Amino acid sequence: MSRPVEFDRDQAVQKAVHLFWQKGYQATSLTDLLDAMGLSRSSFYAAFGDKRGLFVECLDVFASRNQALLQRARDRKPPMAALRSYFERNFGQTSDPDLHFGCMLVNTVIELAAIDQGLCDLAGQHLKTVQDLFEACLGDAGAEPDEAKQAAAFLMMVNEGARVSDRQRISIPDQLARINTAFGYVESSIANRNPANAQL
Amino acid sequence: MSRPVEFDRDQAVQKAVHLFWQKGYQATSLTDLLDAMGLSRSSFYAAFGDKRGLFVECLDVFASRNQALLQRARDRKPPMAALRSYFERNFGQTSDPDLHFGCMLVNTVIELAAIDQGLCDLAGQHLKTVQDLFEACLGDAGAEPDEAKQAAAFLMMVNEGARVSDRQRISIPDQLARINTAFGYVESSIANRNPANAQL
DNA sequence: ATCTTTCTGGAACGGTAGGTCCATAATTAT
DNA sequence: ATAATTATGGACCTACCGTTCCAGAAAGAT
Repeated sequence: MSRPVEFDRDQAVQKAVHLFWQKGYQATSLTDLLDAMGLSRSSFYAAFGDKRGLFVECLDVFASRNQALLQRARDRKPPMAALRSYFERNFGQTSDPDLHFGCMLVNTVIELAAIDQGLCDLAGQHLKTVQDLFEACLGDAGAEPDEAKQAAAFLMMVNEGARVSDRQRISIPDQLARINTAFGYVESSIANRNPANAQL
Repeated sequence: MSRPVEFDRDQAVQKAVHLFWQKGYQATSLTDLLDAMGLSRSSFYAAFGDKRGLFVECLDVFASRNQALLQRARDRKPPMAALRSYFERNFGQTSDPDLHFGCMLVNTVIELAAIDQGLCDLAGQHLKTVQDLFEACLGDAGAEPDEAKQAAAFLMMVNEGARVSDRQRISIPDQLARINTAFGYVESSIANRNPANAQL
């Protein structure tokens, strides 16, 4: 009963994620969004409420895609290999500078810390969820609980740092080398404490 | 011959650094700056050209203060202790959340990567200078040249990651624990390769 | 005291921001 | 075919952005 919506909502959100991811919240104007999503102002406000509401939705979409990436690797590979693949995939995948936008969650924390605490906290929560996944992988790899917690916090710090360099167009070999350094530290630390688990 | 400037330029820049550091480039309006710096629009434009020009000046001021911090520690302490004190001072100094703005250089890279490449590059250059200082300290501590380079890149990644968490109001003990983890990795790696340098 | 120079406050500018509103087009149910 | 309902395009709104401009205040030089 009545005219149906003409655009594909999911696809429109995808476009918005890409824009926000690249340019951040403030620098992405409504006009930019409308152009990219291919809809009019009225449809936009009817469907998403306002710019901030859309951004919240985009953060959630980004975070769940990100978590799924790690979770899938965890289902298919040994735990440390899954962790590594998460890092290597995020940072070594392509040399197209137009795809190195860092992590939308990290970008949001930095951009909005003093501007919109709600959005900053939401991004922070999503990051915490990823850190919990790190911790679970490390537990699977044979780390003691406290060791897993500590190493997960360390790896999240590495992840955040790597995302920053990612935006500076660091070369992929340099980036992978740094990640390799970090993983070498973690793995030898776990191996030293638990010599039984030689292979991870 | 003629009326002299009424405000203290250096002091005004200090205020601007603080604002930009806290809120970032885009979210800091000219009105904010004028209020904080205590001068009128005309004086502002006469003295600094425009908002972007002032920001460049602020980046330079921030960077040189930051470098001086590490350089002074290097002059007064053993090399690894100097490095550690740089991290601990930046992150453990105060629990006032209003002073945990991360690093202005890191914030700038993230905020402006896709918005103003010139400013992003400038911030990146300053970060590279700090990384070179890291490398020098590690060399002083007995690391081989390639090892020093690799560890310096790693520590810069840690620094950048720590700055991100800093903006999320991570607790100071958690922050220091993570930094301690990272330094533990680096130090044991250097010690293992050069058992001669037991003390760093 | 006057002249000259420079700085200063505030009004004004065009542009764009995010958001609202309404007449119209399009679709389904009857 | 018509009525009822909802999506759509685009004009319009207010507020604020960074910047410019100008009249007048303030200070040094003579």
